[in-house]
Amino acid sequence: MPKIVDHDERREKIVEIVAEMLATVGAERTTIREIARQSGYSRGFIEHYFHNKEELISSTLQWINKRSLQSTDKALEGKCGLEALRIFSELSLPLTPELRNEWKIRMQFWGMAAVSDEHRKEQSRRIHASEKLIMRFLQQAREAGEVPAGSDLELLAHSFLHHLYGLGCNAILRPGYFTRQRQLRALDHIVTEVTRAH
Amino acid sequence: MPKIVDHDERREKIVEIVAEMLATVGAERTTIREIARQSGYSRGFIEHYFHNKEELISSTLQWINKRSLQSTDKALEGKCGLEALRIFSELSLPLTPELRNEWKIRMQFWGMAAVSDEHRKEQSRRIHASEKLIMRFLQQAREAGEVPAGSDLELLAHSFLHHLYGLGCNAILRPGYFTRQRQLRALDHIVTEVTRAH
Amino acid sequence: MPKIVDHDERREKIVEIVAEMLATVGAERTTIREIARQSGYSRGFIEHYFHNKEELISSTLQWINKRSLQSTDKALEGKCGLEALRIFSELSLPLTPELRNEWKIRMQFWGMAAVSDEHRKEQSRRIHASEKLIMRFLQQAREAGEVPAGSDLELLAHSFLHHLYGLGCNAILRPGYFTRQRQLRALDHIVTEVTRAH
Amino acid sequence: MPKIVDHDERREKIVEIVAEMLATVGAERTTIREIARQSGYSRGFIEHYFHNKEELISSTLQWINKRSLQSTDKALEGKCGLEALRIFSELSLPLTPELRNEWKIRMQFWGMAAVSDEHRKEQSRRIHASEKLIMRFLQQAREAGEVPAGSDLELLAHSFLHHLYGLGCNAILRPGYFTRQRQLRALDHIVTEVTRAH
DNA sequence: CATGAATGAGCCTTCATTCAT
DNA sequence: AATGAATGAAGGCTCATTCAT
Repeated sequence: MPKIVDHDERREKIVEIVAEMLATVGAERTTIREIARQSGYSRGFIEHYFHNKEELISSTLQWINKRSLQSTDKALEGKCGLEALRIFSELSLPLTPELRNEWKIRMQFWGMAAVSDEHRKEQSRRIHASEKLIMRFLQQAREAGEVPAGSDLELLAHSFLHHLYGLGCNAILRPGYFTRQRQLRALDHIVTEVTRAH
Repeated sequence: MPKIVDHDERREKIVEIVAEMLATVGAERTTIREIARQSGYSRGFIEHYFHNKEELISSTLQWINKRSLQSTDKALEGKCGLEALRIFSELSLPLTPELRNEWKIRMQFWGMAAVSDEHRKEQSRRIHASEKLIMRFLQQAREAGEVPAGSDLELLAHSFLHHLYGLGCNAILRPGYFTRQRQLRALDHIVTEVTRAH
Repeated sequence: MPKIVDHDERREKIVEIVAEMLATVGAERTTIREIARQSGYSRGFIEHYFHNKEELISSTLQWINKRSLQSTDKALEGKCGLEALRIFSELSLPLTPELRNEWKIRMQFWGMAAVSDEHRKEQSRRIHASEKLIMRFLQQAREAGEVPAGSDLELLAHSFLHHLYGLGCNAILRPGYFTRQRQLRALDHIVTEVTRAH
Repeated sequence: MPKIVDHDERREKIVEIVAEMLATVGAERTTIREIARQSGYSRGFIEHYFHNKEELISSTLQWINKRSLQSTDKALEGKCGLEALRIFSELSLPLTPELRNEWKIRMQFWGMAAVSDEHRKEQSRRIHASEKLIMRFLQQAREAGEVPAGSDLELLAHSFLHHLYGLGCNAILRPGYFTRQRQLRALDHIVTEVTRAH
């Protein structure tokens, strides 16, 4: 019998390396050859677990999304309302090196999404999910009186979402300026605004 | 006697085609061969006016920035305060096909900027300029009483900027949802918030 | 105690699948991977019974030759002269789907034989055997008075052989034209000519 | 202005080398890399004149066919009847090294034709053309009294064609036996038979 | 000025083959 | 005996770039 290998585990290992490369050298230079070189695996090894490059790349995006979702889910356990919104936001911004890498990767996929419908839909789905989540937290917050009663939650959710994304972009593009602290302060502002909605 | 050629004009013609391609097929497929094919110029011709591909690509970004700046300047002539802010915002969002293309191109450069310091700085500069502009309009607005007196303008400017960028991203990634109308409504909301700052 | 395995039987099973693939998708696309996929065996399994690909391919040719020889032998049992010649001919032409496949495979080996001495010799041997057989039948036929007495049998045999091969080639390359019926009619002609030799 | 190059001439030069390789090392080993190595050209050079390998290979076949057609046409000029048939036949058999190479290449294409409709049609066309030619010569021969009056020309043409092809195959597969002389003698026999048709 | 001929690096992919289990 | 993990050679192809004309 051959060596028993946990395929999923192997795939994940490779995908982790790909993610690292996407975040550091970029998609253009993330070639299978280079992945092999960096990982110490052979080219054939990688293609043993992924049929082709596209599958490898899209698996990486999925892995990032899944991982991000899990950590968010875990952190949000038992939370609701404004507190949940705050936690969610902190995990949605590039506040830590790991989250920064996630953002860097996502921004590259945005570049693809801008010209590829396939990628665009994938991104669209994810943002939509975030929006839904924000909406739910706002609802809870309104019920808890943390947000003014008559507020237009959809408008509020959109506003919040845009704010978050805009801040994230800026934090990646101007890392010297939007330090962790400034990001947190900006986040304070955003959350506060929610509580002052009309 | 050599033919008299307007270098800049030629460069601009090429760059326009590159911009179109970046916005439609993406950076990866924007090859010199393809540019030559689409433009009817020869490969050598293109490389005669641009030392290499990188120069060609970055020239395209600069051209877009310059063009965008000019149209903004023109539209803002004689305007100030909230009105100027509104005009500037409308020219900063992907509200028209042309502006959509601009955004698509920029988002691809963001992907590069995420992993390349060179590109990051370029983007950073531009955003910084936008921020400065917003700040100036807010100042004028405050002086004109359009914005509450004691407002923290820097905070406000950041908030506005992030909002704008986040909305723009969403408009590109979810074009079916963030139609021109929804973008305008969201913009209304953003501007309104500025007038209600504390 | 190791499992008792009939090597030859296994080899034959594999070879049958290879033959099918050679006849349908061609040698180029008959890869070990694909053989494994089609047969349900593992890649390693196949290479366990055949040292390498070349051996596998040439074994397939040998198998086909052997099988063809057996069915010919059986059909010819007790026959001789013109009758035997006719039977042999019918089994030598691509008159049935199975025989068509055999021809398709052989024609691919001809392509190899044209540039490889090894393969050429293999083919040469087989043709030579056919020629000998034809010659024997003609001899019997002459003795039986089916063929004119003074005929040059060698010349006749060659002529017959060439005719047969040429007809077979045409039947494969122009299947729409050289249907089973037209082949049979052509065969009639060839046999008749033998009886009219000078 | 760049160097002016006669594309067709260049293509022909390359194709000649490809033909040589097809005839000597076979289709499988006729890779673009190897062609480049043997010809001294660079890989890019070859792909500058041929979009892809398939075009290169099929161009080679077409070139061979064209060349063969031209030399046949020239040799047949002013000839008709049995004389033309004889000339045509001699140019259709692998009697010279050059014609041997042609046959070797064709037999490899037959291998492909056996499993590829595209290739099959190409071959089919060519054989059909040969058949038509043979038919015409036979007609002329009959009118000239070289062939018995009531002969079934179609049957005769097929018979002749098959004979020719079968002889050619054998000459390639058993070069030691079917020398030039034996081929010519066999051809004598074939032509003679035509004159004795019933 | 302008062309396009020519190069070679590098990419993704397929494949036969070896080998530990 | 049998599996499939792993390797690396080789293939077709695209591309940016150089350079003679």
